[in-house]
Amino acid sequence: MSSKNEVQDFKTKEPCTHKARGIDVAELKAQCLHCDLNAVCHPPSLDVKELESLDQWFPTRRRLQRGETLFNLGEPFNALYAVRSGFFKTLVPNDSQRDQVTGFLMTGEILGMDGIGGGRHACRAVALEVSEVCLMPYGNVDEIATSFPTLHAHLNRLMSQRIVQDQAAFQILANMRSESRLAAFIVDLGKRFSRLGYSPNTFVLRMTREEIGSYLGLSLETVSRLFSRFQEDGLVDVQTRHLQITNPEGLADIASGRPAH
Amino acid sequence: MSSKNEVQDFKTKEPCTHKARGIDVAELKAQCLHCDLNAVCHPPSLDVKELESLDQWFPTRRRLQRGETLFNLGEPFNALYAVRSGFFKTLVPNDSQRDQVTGFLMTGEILGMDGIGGGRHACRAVALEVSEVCLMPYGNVDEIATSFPTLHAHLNRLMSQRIVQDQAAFQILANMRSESRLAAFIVDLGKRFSRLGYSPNTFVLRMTREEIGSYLGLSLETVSRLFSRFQEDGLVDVQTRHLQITNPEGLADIASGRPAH
DNA sequence: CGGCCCGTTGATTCGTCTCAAAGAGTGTGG
DNA sequence: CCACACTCTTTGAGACGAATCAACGGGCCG
Repeated sequence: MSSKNEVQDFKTKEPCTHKARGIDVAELKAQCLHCDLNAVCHPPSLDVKELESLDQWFPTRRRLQRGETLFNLGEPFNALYAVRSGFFKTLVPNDSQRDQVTGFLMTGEILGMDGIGGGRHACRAVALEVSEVCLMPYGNVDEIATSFPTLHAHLNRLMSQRIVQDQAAFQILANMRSESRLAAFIVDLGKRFSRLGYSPNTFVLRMTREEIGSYLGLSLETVSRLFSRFQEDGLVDVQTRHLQITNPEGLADIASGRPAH
Repeated sequence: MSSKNEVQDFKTKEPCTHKARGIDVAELKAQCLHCDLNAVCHPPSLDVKELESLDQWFPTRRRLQRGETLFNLGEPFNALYAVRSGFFKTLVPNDSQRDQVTGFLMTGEILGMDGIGGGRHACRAVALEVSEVCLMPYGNVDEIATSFPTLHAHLNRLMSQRIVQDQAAFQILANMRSESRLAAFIVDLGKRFSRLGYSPNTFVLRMTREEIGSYLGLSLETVSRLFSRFQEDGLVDVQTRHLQITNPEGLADIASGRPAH
């Protein structure tokens, strides 16, 4: 189904968003000990010895081409995925209608938590660029919990944070107008990039206008118009996918629902 | 602040939604062993002996009057709450604007999971009628996890299900029109009532039009108009708060985004 | 070069919000 | 017990925002 897309290679024209991490493709065995995603996957309290023994649990990585599917809706759930590099979207295939994009995930974020409850994935995850994920077999998570209680508590914290994030997104969708939605979306992306050590104000959009629109409940035309308007108002500088926030405060104001008109 | 509201007693005029559970107010010590919420709080695999020892962990209950706040936004998080009886709303106080309702919770559902991640509650929970909750001190949850791994896995499952639910709500908000939103809301309420052993097609709305509107991202007038229209179309029978679904299939069709026009 | 996907912009239509007023239900105090 | 106040609900008229339909330009690939 997506075999066509997988062939497309991603042109590396981006200015700053994703530095090469120098990962050897042959090296499939993960080493949590030296992984720079440590802070995400594990609580800070784990010491070196514990991390070393953890390496028995998280052995595999997987590399995906642009457009490739990591897991599908309805697929049996048996692992969580930590995004090591790259960019993903999650979507729910809406029969007959266009697919609904339910989220975007970048380096350092966890994919697949929706599957824990029902034993099956509740959405489809697709790579938006060449990406690499770290597999955490979930059958083991229970066992891990007993050996590393703090690790399990950490997973709980991650899931709870996710719930809070969803709530926030929910709120934006429920009572913000289109301009606030898009502004909030841009600000949020910036925050997440800055957490990775990149600039919060200059980055490359990995997704199309249509995907943004689907995610925000807007038509792709509205998204395009808003980008143009933001540019006119001196809030951002957009060159198709390349985005620079030139007036972060103004954008944040709009995001919080205080329109200037 | 809510001391005024607490005095109001709730008139028990409802036809079918909440049978009296005959709970003795003096009996504050919870007994998970004989609790009819067993299936919610605990995995099915726990045997009687395990349940007995669990009673050391979940000792307290709390009774709330209508309008009373269970916990507030920003309050330190230290317990999860299982709704034993009654009805709650969660909301985020939007400074200056009207509050945003983020959810409604009924008997058998878990309140407070948003607080696990940040250590503070991310919303406010208010009782919409006389309600009773079961306190689960969260400091203990970690300890419980080690003694009862299946219990902790159960909590994970609950949180994951919550994430999936939120995603679904997100989707409805993102690309459904008002009529589909309200229809989906009604159908969802019915499902949840039926899980409690009540009719999925006849129940009492515990919340105002404004609260429904806030939750669905609609104005209260739109909600009211939609109820009227659904009634005209023979889908439901509404007497202010008393609701009966007269055409479940038709309502479900609208909920899923297949409008008849 | 031609085809295709993506993005932009314009004209029009339709849905929902806002403002407004009046009716219904409930609790309060004389 | 009734009048009053208050909140919640219903319904209408008008304004505004976003979707839709449509056309065109640009970049990328075969």
